[in-house]
Amino acid sequence: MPTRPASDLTTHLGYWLRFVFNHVSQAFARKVEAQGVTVAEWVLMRQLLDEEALAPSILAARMGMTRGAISRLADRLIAKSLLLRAADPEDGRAQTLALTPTGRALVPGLAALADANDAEFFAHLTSDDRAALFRILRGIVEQRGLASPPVD
Amino acid sequence: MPTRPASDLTTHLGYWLRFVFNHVSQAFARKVEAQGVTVAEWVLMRQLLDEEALAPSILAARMGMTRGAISRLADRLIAKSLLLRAADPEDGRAQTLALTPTGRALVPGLAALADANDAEFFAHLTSDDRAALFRILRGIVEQRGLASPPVD
DNA sequence: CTCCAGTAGTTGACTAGGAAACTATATCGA
DNA sequence: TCGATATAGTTTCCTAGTCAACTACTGGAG
Repeated sequence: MPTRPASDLTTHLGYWLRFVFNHVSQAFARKVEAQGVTVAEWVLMRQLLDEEALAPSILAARMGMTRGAISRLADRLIAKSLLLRAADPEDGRAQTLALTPTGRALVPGLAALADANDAEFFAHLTSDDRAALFRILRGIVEQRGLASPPVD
Repeated sequence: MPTRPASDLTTHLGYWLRFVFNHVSQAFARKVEAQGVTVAEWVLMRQLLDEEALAPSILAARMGMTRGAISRLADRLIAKSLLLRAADPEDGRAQTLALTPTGRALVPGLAALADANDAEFFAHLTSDDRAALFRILRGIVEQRGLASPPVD
């Protein structure tokens, strides 16, 4: 016996945000996984593309994951020969992560998949709507001072 | 040595969608978890609020999760005495899931948290922007014929 | 110098979900 | 009415995160 109506979830912008985001991200996951790479792996590799090498802790902060997660994620990429881990010559505690040539060669193709995925979901919008969506989302980020886009 | 620029991720609407969504959903997760409930548990309970009882397979479809995940999620809610599982009298294979009175009593408070969370992230927008965001997101859902909002 | 608080990274224990195998029941067709 | 096939739910195994404990190193205060 239903009690009182408890506000309709579908009136929440968060509901629709989740709905759209989940489809966008699952579609992208299928695309990159067809290339043998997970989304998290892609994000890490993309970070390294224009950086030569980065410390795991920097990647953790940028990707919004724990250092532990980055440690294991790096292990998986190393096992696939897409990444190299090396001791930092200047700090005995630190490690550096860098793409292998194979890893680096893989990134542009994955970036193309990211472009294709974005187009798949947003290209049909009018350019006004695309601009509005862009502006509103960025506005939320700025207004609330959000940082470090989490991967999860 | 950075190679070619591989399109900037931040030009992707999917990037900003993820960014905003992750913050919205993590903020909500913190709120409901302070009440001893996970987001998935809340979503399941909310589904049952206006339904009396539902089959696990229906919940799986509505929540975009596998039947296996629903089976375990139900176990957890049952362990918290928020849910009851009963054999369907009309089909020996089927089960029905229903809120306990305790579970039912918990939902409105959680719904209020959902309202508060939505307000926290979207209330500062102009009403035009809120309407535009709503219209654009729903448009994407409809234009692409998306269904069953996945929880993950 | 030496010690000690702080930092970098890894690891173990745990959680939550997916895929697929499995059990039990239902339904359809000959 | 019996057997084949389909369906509902559970369970096993796996993946990928978190949190917190741990190891090793650094760098400053005395």
